[in-house]
Amino acid sequence: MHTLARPFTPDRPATPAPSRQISDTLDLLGEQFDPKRRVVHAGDAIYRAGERFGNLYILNSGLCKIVSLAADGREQLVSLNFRGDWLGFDGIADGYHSSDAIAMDTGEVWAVPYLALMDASKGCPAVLHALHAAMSQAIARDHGSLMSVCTLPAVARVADFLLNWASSLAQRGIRTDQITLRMTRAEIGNHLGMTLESVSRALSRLARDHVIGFTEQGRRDIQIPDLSALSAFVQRHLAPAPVTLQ
Amino acid sequence: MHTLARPFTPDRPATPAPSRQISDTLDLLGEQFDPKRRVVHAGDAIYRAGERFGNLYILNSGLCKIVSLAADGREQLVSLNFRGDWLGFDGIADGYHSSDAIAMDTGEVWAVPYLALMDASKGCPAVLHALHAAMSQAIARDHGSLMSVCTLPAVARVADFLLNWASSLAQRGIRTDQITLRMTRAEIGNHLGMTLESVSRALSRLARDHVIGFTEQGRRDIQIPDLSALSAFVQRHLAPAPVTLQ
DNA sequence: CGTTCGATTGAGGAAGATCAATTAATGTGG
DNA sequence: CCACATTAATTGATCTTCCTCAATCGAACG
Repeated sequence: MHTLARPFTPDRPATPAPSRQISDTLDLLGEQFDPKRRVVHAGDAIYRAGERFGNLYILNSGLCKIVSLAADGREQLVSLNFRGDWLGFDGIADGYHSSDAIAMDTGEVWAVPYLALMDASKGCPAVLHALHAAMSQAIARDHGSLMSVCTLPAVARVADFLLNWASSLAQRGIRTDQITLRMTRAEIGNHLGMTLESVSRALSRLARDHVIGFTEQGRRDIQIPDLSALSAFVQRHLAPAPVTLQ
Repeated sequence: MHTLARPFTPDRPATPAPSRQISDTLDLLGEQFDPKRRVVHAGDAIYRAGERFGNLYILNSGLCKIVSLAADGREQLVSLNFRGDWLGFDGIADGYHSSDAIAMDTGEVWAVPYLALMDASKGCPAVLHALHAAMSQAIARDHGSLMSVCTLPAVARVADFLLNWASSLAQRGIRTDQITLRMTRAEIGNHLGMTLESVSRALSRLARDHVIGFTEQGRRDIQIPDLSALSAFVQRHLAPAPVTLQ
């Protein structure tokens, strides 16, 4: 979460590269559990709201969205997930999923029975800690989303969204100078709390200001020549008088 | 999360009353860990962004807000916590807290070292499951917040906020026909992504429509004569053409 | 009892939504 | 592979909601 501050960072121990961490965790889980592997394609459901909870899932490749559903039909794209991310946490509390997990691209998902995970965790604290770290990260990212939606104007929200996407790629050792959004403007708008027209205008604005660029083929591919320039754009477009606490 | 749908609820096993669950979990933790108990007063920090993570906390009484901080100074009230809620999850992932937890009222907080919790969980799966359920619930609530901010107009957002508060009280066996918000309009506005003036106007509007009432002493106490009327108000004020996926 | 902080209410303005028309991409059957 | 149909994206014009600024009122507190 690049938007989250860590005001003081004392004697932090040297940590391995994030992309290594993700691969290591996948290796660990792959060895420990021989998880059920499933190839999914864009649009496939990994689980659906209302289904009985039993498995947690780890995305080994591809891209996945989590969509929360309200009783009155409103739906909200609450998170986007990449390689190494865990899915299905929403089901633990009451034994039923409360959201849909939908693949947005071809990829592979590993299913691990929650109870098997609990059993194995007794002998292998690393597995348990990986689970907790993943849940913790999910919470931090949710908080980042809320912050973005509550404190940034529309253009900055889209810019921040692209920054987060790029940051997710960077964590996985993938280059960030050209990213392919496998989402429509409507999906982006839903996630960011604005209309698809506003998303489109925001992207046009970012391109006009040269903090992003479009490739010749399609407007789904977005070039980010300079992440810090994009980040600076967000800072320049903070709401003038933010709602401050106290 | 009353706003989250559970479209299909098959043969759900009978569960104990939520208020019992919360008390049972507190009992369990109190016995297992003899946690360090601390009395806090309004404004006291339970932990702060940047602090090294070591403990998880359980709120035994009182009320607490979690405030995320961005590097550029923006702050976001991301969650409100009541008796039985766990605090501190944001620190697990990278070993440092990324938010402040601030008491909003006199209360008691129990601190449990995360490592002690991990040790104990080997012999007592119930503790581990309580932790996971609490994290899962936190995630579901975050998703509810994002849904509210992204899909509801200002008045409905305030109404939904009050419904969630009432629902939190109901889960704890507390009456919901009169609730005391220990927050300023500015704090509510920050949490809901709107200005304090809009919060004030929304509350006035809700009172004018008789879905809430004010007590004679102060406008911090809010009467909710009928939860379903408040819920119906939200439904009547959904944005006419919500941003739908697909 | 005055000072301070929080809340309310009003008037005007701006960001973003809505509605609509056009253009670009994607997919399909011949 | 091309004409056509379909869906996605862009852009403009107008309208609505909410924000901003400001004044007033009320409550709390020393």
